[in-house]
Amino acid sequence: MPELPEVEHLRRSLEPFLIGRRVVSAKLGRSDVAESFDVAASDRLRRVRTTAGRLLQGTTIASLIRHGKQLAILADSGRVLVVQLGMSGSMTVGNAQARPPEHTHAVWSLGQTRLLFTDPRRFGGLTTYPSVDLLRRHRWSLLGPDALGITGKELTTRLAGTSRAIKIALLDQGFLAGVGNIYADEALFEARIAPETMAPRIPADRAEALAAAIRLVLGRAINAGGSTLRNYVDASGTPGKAQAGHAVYGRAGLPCVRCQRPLRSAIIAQRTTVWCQSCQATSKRR
DNA sequence: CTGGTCTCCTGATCGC
DNA sequence: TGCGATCAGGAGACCA
Repeated sequence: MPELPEVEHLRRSLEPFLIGRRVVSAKLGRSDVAESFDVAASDRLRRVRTTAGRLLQGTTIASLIRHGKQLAILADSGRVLVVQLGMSGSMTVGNAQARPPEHTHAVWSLGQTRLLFTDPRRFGGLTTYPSVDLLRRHRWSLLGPDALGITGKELTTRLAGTSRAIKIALLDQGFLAGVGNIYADEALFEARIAPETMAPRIPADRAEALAAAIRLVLGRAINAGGSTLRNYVDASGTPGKAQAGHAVYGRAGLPCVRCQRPLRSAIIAQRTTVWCQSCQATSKRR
């Protein structure tokens, strides 16, 4: 899937097509890709049926915001639609005549243009909330801080509060929101920290470097339009170019761009992890 | 709290 | 060209 850079680039590429546009109709192809919530008594949420209205039909789109890998479309009515792309999801804009691609699960009509949610593997999905406030309080509050704005100070504090290998912590969206398998490896390489290093053993100056590396790696990838390995495309269907700049991801066995020694790979947190054993320092013990 | 394993689902790729 | 095994930008559930 799309990690933070892909979702952020998608957000920016969708904006010109959606802001200020009225949603004439919203149609859901299969009900199990969407989930809706309404307010129940005592500030709790209850699951309700996903209707066209909850999918923003009849509203005008006011803004698009993002936290981590989640994208939220805000309507002038206050209602919110959250899009999670999972591994293979995409949101694309096309004309109303063309036949939607396979695995298109939701279609919004905005006059001439049409918005499509397509997701072959169906690890992604749509969720609706009555308000941004409820989205923030009930869902985004469970996520860590957005990785694009992570400060050294904040990361240092968080690293001290967990006892896990750094790679595992970085992949945990509750720890830090937005980093996935590609950019975890890229940021660790940039900051010269080995993936199995225990988080609390990373000194403050290294944590500062890691925070800067995360912002750098994500920022660069956003500017390159995200990484396209298989099926990521932006609103217009354009793939990203960031994969060309990966220093370690997908380069196991190839020479390190810094020292030319072959990059190592291993499975950490059930994910293929690639790093340079000589450039990235380790301290495994807790 | 931790990590490890399994699961959801489809499609691309690789080796035979 | 076919076929099975393996792997994929994610993440939640379950278990020890």
